[in-house]
Amino acid sequence: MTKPSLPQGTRDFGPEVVRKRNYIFSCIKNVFELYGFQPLETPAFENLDTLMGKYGAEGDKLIFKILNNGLDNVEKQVQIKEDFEKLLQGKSSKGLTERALRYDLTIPFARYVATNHSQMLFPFKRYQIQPVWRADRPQKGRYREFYQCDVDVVGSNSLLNEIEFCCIYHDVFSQLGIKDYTVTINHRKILIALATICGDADKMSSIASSIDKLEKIGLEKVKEELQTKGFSKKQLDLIEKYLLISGTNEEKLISLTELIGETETGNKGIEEIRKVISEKPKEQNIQLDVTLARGLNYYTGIIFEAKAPEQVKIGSISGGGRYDDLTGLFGVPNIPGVGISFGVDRIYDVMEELNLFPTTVHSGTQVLFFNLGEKESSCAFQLMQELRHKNISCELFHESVKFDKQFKYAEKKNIPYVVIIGSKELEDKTCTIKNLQKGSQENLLQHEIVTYPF
RNA sequence: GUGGCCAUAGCUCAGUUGGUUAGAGCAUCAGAUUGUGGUUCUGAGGGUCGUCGGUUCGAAACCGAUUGGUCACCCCA
Repeated sequence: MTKPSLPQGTRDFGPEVVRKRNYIFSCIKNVFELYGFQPLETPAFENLDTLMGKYGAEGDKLIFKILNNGLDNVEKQVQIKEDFEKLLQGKSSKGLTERALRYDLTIPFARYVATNHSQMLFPFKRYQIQPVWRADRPQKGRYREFYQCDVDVVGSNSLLNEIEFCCIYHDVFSQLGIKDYTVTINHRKILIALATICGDADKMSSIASSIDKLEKIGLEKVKEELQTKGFSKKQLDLIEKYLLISGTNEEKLISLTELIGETETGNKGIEEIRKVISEKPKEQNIQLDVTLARGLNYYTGIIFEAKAPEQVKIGSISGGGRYDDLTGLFGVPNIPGVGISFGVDRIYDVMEELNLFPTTVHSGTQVLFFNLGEKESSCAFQLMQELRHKNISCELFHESVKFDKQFKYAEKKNIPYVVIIGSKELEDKTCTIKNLQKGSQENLLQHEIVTYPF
């Protein structure tokens, strides 16, 4: 018998942890509902076709594929061997895998909208809280199975949505007690404009993936990387000028206008950023960050990122943006959308590290009835059921053992009250209620227990 | 996918340039305490030193391989 172990990058969640996670989920869910979003769930796995090619080349590699059943079928052996050869050459083969675990919630949502759009009411506002899987190598703050909480609006071009998402960030984080988070925004059109003045709008994602690293590796390294990618001196100068844009949001917008204001796309991007920044909640600090790029290539408008407080070295805890034509990939054009996604597992780590969970999330059983013999415990059982019907959660200790054990059980489970019914109490129809925190106890008639303020 | 570090009791870790029977703290169990927990004291159980091979009179320690964990890179929540 070998010891069983968990697959890499997955975790069990014990009772305490589940309580804390549920606290985060319900908090986020409440905010979503408050803004008029509706719940949606999609299957854990999709057809491989639905997912492939949506996340870029790197993303495709990280999709968890599911091996088809029946590969040991002797009649299909020749075909299967051929398919396997294809796989060895790096091509994906439907003969071996036709399903895969969901990689995010956005693409399954797009698939849902594409298949149901004729019956849907637009704008459609949905939230979705489910696990996703990535065949990544795990490290700190990074798991192979983790939850995402997505909120999206589809069927609306209004910037009102972006402004609402700023409000949602504010509401969620302040309710959870996370204070020093930062929200940064940028606009894909600004990045496209940068690529355009460099002479090649198609180079946008290439430029973006390099400048996204600015904070991490520094200006010189970014320039080096761009140079090896084949950008000219003149282009590098423009990009450097762009990267050096700094100051307040307003100052940045002015510098941006000077640099890319002549392009139509650039101007549009600048105007949209300006509008969102001016209408966001006043007390909220949102920074325009021209280096924010975000990898997912379906974004076309404003993009968001929320980072954990500096002291917790965990980085991004939420991200999102606008996509003009998400369902176009599934043959349904002209349905725009915008959404953001919260990483609950990382938010959990942040809250754990900063000690932000309220003590009330621990509460489970409220009352433990001691088991002091057969007759005593059957009397206790009946009283316990009465309390349960009053919506007070109780337990009766499972066997008649000495006090010591029963007390320790209550203590370890953080149960605040114990009820003692022994031979004495049985005889004069009373029960002893002890408050474990205070150490005080009182004796009352058994029928009075239902009115006791536990 | 690429690279660094680590692996000793249920957990966290000691273990001297290789040398008798591998240790500590915490946790667990029992007793002090037969109707009152947390504290204290006493005692007990618990290990193929990740696995396989090599060097050696002798390996937890040195070498090689392998597996698992972890951190970083790529990328990302």
